[in-house]
Amino acid sequence: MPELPEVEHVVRALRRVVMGRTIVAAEVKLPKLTSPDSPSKFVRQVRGSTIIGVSRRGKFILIELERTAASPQSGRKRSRKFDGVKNFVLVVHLRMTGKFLYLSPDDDLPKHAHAIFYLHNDKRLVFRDQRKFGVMKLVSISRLKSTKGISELAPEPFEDGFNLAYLQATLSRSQRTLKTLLLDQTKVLGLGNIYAAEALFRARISPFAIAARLSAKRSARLHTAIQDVLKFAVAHIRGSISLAEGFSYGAAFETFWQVYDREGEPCGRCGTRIRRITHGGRSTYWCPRCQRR
DNA sequence: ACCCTCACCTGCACGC
DNA sequence: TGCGTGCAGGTGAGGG
Repeated sequence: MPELPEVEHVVRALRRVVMGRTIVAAEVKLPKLTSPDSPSKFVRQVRGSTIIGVSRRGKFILIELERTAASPQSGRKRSRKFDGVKNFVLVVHLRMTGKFLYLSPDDDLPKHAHAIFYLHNDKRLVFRDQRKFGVMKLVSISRLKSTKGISELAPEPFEDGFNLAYLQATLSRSQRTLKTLLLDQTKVLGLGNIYAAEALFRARISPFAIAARLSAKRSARLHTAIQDVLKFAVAHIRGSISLAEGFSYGAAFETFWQVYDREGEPCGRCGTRIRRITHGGRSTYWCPRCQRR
């Protein structure tokens, strides 16, 4: 259930092994995965393409594909709809349980393998997703930035656009609570339920504080905390995950969660018991003493 | 524009 | 052992 650091990790891992590989065949076993495109249309479009880039926008994975001249239907004239659309991007969102696996020919296909990309080197890139929330779609490069879901995203947290002025302006326009706002990918990009909680704890601000009422000092603390939490997680994940397990993540870094999933445990800073409430079906964890409104 | 609830799914941990 | 309940790191739709 990845947030930005986990997605970043998957991107780096993918880049190491699939760059330059040609997709010789593909299978989609779950039609809704590629909706509204049918699996057959999706497969037709990726077959014969070569992976020339792997990157990320927020929590979306972007796999850049180049249509190579020698497509499987090379005997026939290339269909008109590909004219002028040479490169396109496979946009993937892992949602809660999506994972990529890189399998050898003798590896068994695991349960919940909804898409399989057969690569030129006999390996298979498998998309596995037990809860079936993940989505995949093909977008031409020229239309990527204007694609619904991508175009609305807030600036990348480590790029210039996400500066203190941006955050303060964004906060000042919202009457929502910080916890809710931090989960809104069109306002602040990359946090999920865990890192939102952790960032607020680091900044020593209540999750229930109203965004527009945050002082300049506190919003500066929040800005730093968001970047620090994400940076720390990216560094940590990199060191702790082995490729042998596929592109999984998350094994053991509950250890650095300071509030998430720690209901009833003493706060590491003041010893007060960490509290948890749920609203809208999502848990919020915080230290009632360190994080006052 | 916002808020809330539900929906999408499967699996796991828990209490009885 | 089984069964019911609640919960899971994400997002979108639909109603108010």
